Parts: sequence; structure tokens; C-alpha cells
Amino acid sequence: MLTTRPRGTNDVLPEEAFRWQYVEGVFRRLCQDYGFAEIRTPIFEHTELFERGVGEITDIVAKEMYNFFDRSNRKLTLRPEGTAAVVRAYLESGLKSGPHPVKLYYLGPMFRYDRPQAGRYRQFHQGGVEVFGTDDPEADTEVIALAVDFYRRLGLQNFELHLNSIGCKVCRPVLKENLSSFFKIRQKELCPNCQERLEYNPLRILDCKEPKDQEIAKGAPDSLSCLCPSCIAHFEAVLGYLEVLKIPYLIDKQLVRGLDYYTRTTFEIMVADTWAQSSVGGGGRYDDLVAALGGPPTPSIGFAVGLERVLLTMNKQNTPFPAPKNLDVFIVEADKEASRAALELLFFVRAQGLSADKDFLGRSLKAQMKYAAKKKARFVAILGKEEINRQVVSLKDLASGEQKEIFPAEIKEEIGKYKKA
RNA sequence: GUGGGAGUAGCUCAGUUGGUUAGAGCACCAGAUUGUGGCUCUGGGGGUCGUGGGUUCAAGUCCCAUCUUCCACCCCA
Repeated sequence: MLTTRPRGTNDVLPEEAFRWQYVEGVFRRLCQDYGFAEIRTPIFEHTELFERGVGEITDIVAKEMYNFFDRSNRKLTLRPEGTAAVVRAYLESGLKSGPHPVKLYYLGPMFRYDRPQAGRYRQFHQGGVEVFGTDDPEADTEVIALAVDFYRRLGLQNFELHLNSIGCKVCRPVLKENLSSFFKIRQKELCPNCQERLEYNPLRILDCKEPKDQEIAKGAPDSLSCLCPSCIAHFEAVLGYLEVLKIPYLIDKQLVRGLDYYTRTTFEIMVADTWAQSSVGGGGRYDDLVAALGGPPTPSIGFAVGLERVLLTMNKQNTPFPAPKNLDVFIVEADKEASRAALELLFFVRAQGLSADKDFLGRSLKAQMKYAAKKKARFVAILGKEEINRQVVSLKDLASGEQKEIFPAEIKEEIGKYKKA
């Protein structure tokens, strides 16, 4: 093989592409229904944006970014996530001066240099939403409800909404301080990874999967107990609204999330019984990120869904997809004399809004019929000397096998009967 | 970055203790007398056995390296 695709990337072949279109369509429709407008940002950005936005000590920045220099020696990075770029665009454009809150959604490829495995690829796709300019708990609920609605609309089974609050810049330092003093006592018992985590982000020890560390962490001060009064009020308000909307949730004190910019509400949607990557989407509030990137203080919240993981889960759960739209009619030329008329007929029916195709290999009538059936055409319109002499076409319904002669002008009406049914 | 499984036709795989021109099913193409698909039958095309080295008279088969893939860890979508 002369070329193969780069590691961790995938070709989406026609059969699968149909499923992608469906899932993307559901996501777009959902966002529109919730009052979000699409934003499209570049696929690469200045490296610094992610270093400062996502956080230098995160794994994403430390070891997973696709960095490169362009011909003018600019340091650039293929985007590893969506939020930083959307914040950048929001600040760079007039959006920041427009009516608030600003509600945006995006859909597209992201890149992380990771070892590929089930549900994890170097080029993967996310759909996401961001709400800028409000710290109202209703905005949190809005974003969480949108996330849950997405999985519901797709018909996903057994997903759980995990919720936590990790505090704001007032109470998070308190939590971090409490956690590090708690873990320092038993520092030597922690796994090597967590001993490092203790240095830069003790929060992460909470979701370590080492059984020993989990045992130790059981008695740790949890994030909720350290929240300041306003963060408690915020969190309780979010929970209250979720109850109003009858959205079931699980409070998950272990839920920390890997990106540095999160504050207060964090949430993740998990699907049980799939594979190691049970998270199909997640998000949270990031009240300090806009300011950290040079903008005015702008409380904000967002969410992102991993489309590969959703598709994988749907396939695993045998979630029904709508039937692909097949070809309405396939034009068959019964003999060479009919070729000009067949070509005219092909474009005539297309102009009437029907999907239509014909053979381009000069094959026998029989082979054309076979090809039409394989292409899953619903009807076949046969045109030969006999039809041309009488100014008609033979229209055959491939599902029932019935065939009748009609005038070309009647094709649309004839096929329309079936389309309605 | 770490660990384990796997790479033979487009797909799923077989290939005996190394031994002639590497097979099957499905898929693809064509035919089964006059202008008609799905079923059946017949025939055909298609493989540098992932790639590169090595051992041997001889390698799909043994050894090494490398790439890719699958699964897990770290982490995340």
C-alpha cells in the first residue's frame, strides 16, 4: 500500500457517513431549538491560546497537542478542544459588545496526540455549546438540559448525569489547601502519579483509579464541604432547577474534570457497560476563563459531546437510525438508440425534484437492472425503441415488481404516491 | 509515554512438523438464446501473505526490527 491514513485517524465511508449526518443533524437542530447560533472557528490557533486557556499543567497541553511551526515560524496548534477558540473569537469579534448572554454552538474535528483505543482517536469530533455573560444557575441548567436532551433525542440508553461543584476562586484554594494537608499525612502511601498531583493539583487525586488511593481518598474533605456560601447557593439552585425539569442526576464528588478552567458546576454524562471510555460528553462553568484570556470578567458555561463515542454507543446499543434516503428512480436504457432520450429523461426527472441516476458503463439491460437494485433504487424507468415510438416510459416498482407504461410527465406523480405512503 | 493481543483477496477467515503455480465463503464482473433486478447455476478478475532485514537448499510458516490495528493504563470526548 502506497499510503495509509495517519495513525488514529478514520475515513468515514458512505454507509457510516449517513449516520454521522443524522447525529450532526440532531445536534444542530437541538442547538437551534435552544436558541444557540453556530460559530465556526479555525482548526488551528496560536499555541499560546491553548497553553493559557486550557492550562499548562493539563495533560492536553503538556503531552497531547499537535504543535507545528508554519513557514513564517509562527507557533501553531491543531485545536485540542473547542472552548478556548470560541472564547478567543468572542473576544476578537463584536460578539462581546452585543446583547448578552451570547449563546454559541460548534461542531467539528479536534486533535490530540494520544494512543488510539476504543472511543479515542487523534482526530475526533465534538459538538459543543457555550453561554457567555451570565452566572445565573438557570444558565447551568439550560446547558445541562441541552446535553441530556441530546442523548434522549438520539435514543441513547443507560446514560447518567454526574454533577459536582468545585468552587470558585474564593473557595477553591480552601479546598486545595484542605486536600493537600489531608493527603500530605499519607503522601508515601499514594501512587507515584498522585504524589506528583499533590504538588500541582490535589483535586485530581480524588478521581485516581488506584484502589489504594481510592481507599485513602474516602476520608478526604470533599469539594462540596468546602464551598463558600455563594457557591453552595449556586449549586443548590442548579439542583433545584434540574428537579423542576425532572432531570435525574447523581452528585459525584469524585468528578473533577481535567481542564483547568472549570469553576463551580462541572458535569459529565457517562454510559455504563460500554468500554473504558464511558464518558460521552461533559462540561462545566468557567467563570474566570474569559478574563484569563484578556477579556472583561465574563461568567460562562459550556458543554461538549464526543461524537465518535456517541456513535459507538449507539452502534453498541443497536439504537435505531432513520432509513437512508434511497434513489427514487434509476433510468435504464434498453438499447443504444435510446441513449439520448435516456439522458434527457434523467435530467428531466432530476429537475422535477426526484433523485435519479443511470448506468455509465454501457451495460446490458439485465446488468442495469441488477445495478439499480443494488443501488436500492425504488423505481426503474425503462426506455427503449418501443417506448420512444409511443412517447412513453416503462416504470417498474422494484419493491412490488409491478410495471406500467406512463408518459414521462406522469413520473413525478406516480413516484409521489409511493413517497407519501 | 507504558503494557498485552493481532496483521494472508474489498470483507470474514483456512493454510498441517518450513517443501512445487497460496485457498474457501461473501462481495465484484460476465454468461445461462429474443428487452427486465432479488433466488439458483456456470465462468472470470483480484493477493510483492503489513513492511524491511536475518536463518535456511527452501519462509505465509522460524528469529529481529519497524509500521498499523485492537484492547487496557495515564488522561480525556
